[in-house]
Amino acid sequence: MAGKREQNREQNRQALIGAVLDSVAEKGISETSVSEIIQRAGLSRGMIHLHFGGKDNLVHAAAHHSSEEYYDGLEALLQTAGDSPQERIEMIVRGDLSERVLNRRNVNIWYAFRGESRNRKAIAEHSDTRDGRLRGMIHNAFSRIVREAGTPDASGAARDATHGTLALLEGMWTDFLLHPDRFDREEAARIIFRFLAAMFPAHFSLKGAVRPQQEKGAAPAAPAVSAP
Amino acid sequence: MAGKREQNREQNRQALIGAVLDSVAEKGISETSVSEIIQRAGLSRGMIHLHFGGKDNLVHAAAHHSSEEYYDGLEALLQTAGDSPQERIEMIVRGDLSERVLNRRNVNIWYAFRGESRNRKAIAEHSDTRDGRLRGMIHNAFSRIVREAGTPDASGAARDATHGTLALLEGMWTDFLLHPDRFDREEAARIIFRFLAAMFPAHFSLKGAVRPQQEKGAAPAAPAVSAP
DNA sequence: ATTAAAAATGGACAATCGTCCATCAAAATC
DNA sequence: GATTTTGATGGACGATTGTCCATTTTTAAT
Repeated sequence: MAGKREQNREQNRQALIGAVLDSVAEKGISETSVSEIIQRAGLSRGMIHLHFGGKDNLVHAAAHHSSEEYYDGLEALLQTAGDSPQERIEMIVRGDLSERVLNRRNVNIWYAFRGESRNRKAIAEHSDTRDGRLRGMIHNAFSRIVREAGTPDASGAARDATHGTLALLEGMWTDFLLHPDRFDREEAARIIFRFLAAMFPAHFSLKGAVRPQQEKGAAPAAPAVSAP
Repeated sequence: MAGKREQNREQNRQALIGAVLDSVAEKGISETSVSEIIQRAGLSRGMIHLHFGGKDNLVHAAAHHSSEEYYDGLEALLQTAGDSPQERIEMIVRGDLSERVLNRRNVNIWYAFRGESRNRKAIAEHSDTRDGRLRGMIHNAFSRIVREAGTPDASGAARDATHGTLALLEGMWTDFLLHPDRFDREEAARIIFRFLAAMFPAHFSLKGAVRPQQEKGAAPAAPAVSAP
């Protein structure tokens, strides 16, 4: 049973965190007051102090939760991806642009926290570690790609590719934030792959990843989704 | 003289706007209270209501001011740029990444307002019109480039190039926001030009714009700032 | 059933918020 | 110089903020 006591306790903690995220997404940080939170959570005023020791800590926990959720989702996606580094990159790009990850709620939450991150060190930390982990994943893949492709300035190219891909993804998120209606996920993906195809023509096309080919001499493998 | 009366009046209005921007940059929006503002401006409490009719309107005016400042600076830069579209693009990119535009203060202000823009329609509008004007400038230049280059899907390519360039710039700003210390302006510019060179090899290189060449036959004009 | 322990409640609290106005100071007009 | 006009002042105001705790309720242990 795990104890009805602790079960309720955890349930209420999650309710508070969820209420914060809902409120931040809908009304923004400045209108996310204690009254607003406890009203949404359907709990009593003292709960915030009881479970988190104060509003700041609760908001911090909510930011942490949101960040973990994002990263876990991305990592889950990655496990379904192929082994080739370009497939992993494609999966990250498409995942980061997918409805499940890139939606109004998440974007609102993310940018709301960003705007205040300068003051709340704790929030900034998570924003950082998330980016750090994502950056590491992408950089690993590009390191393998430049090795395969024999690119001249290998480490520089991997760094630029990582930096560019992340910047493009960030830019697409901002685009979605400002114009959620006219945003076109396919167009966003195509632009990123245009960038990647330019850097690594053997590994990417405008459609996404190019299937790994035989290392030397043989004819290219059958394209996955190209012919009419 | 323009009247000492109106002179003081305008001076105080500007002082209030400046105080808001300073406070937002240093402490964030949530800590930018009326008390904080009037203290920074060295004025009395009633001034905000007198000149702007309330705090919200003042903040709105400050956002507007900041936005205009950004755009005016960029437009001034553009007038010093060459006539060729690729030179105009280079100027926009370098300008947007320059110390004068991309600095801690501006980035903090910009992202703080963004985070709250969903709730304050007025702020969102400015964020929109600024982006709209910038987008128009970039798109115009790329439209000329694709025409010169004879790119197949002309309008699509111009659109993608515009979208990609703006996304990259946005991403670079975010990068600066999160890591102002390790940010490298040269690297940021190089990555963007890598993207542009890939799309328009005749117009861009990793260093920036490629000088326009005579359409047919003649020797290239003397490069402006190339030889050692 | 009784007791011990823990969690939840909701109001009290001081502090701060933004607004507004009666009052004062200064510039413009006569 | 007197009068009018307008800007500037700073305190009062009610509303709302986040924190905290005495009390009640619920679960677990005896």
